[in-house]
Amino acid sequence: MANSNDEKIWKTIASIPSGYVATYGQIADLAGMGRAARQVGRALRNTPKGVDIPWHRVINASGRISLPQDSDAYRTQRERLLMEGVVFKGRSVDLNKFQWQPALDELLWGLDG
DNA sequence: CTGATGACTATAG
DNA sequence: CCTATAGCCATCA
Repeated sequence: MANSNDEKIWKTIASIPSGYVATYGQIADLAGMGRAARQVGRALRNTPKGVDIPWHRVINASGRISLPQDSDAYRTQRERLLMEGVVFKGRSVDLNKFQWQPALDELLWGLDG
């Protein structure tokens, strides 16, 4: 059984487009939880097997994966992002280029390409 | 209610 | 680049 806040977080994460990433704080804000960035990470640990979300598109404000670098989860997250076209500069992603900007989606709706 | 915890964040050195 | 510190807030004992 999941909390209401967890479901909000999952839904927000599910709306991250492929090829982009979002920070924990960003997800918390979009989910209506203000600065509860830590709860985003907690919600991901809380994610049951039945819930299928692109958890790998969530990274920290430094543009780095917030997992132990020697863990399988870290390698899985990095590989999936690479497959989606996200470029790693060392251990970090250029948020300036790859951070998801919801407002940008609206601008693209009416555009040609 | 209090205190501890943590897939976080910002700032300082 | 790194570590250290303080602030943050939902959740749990």
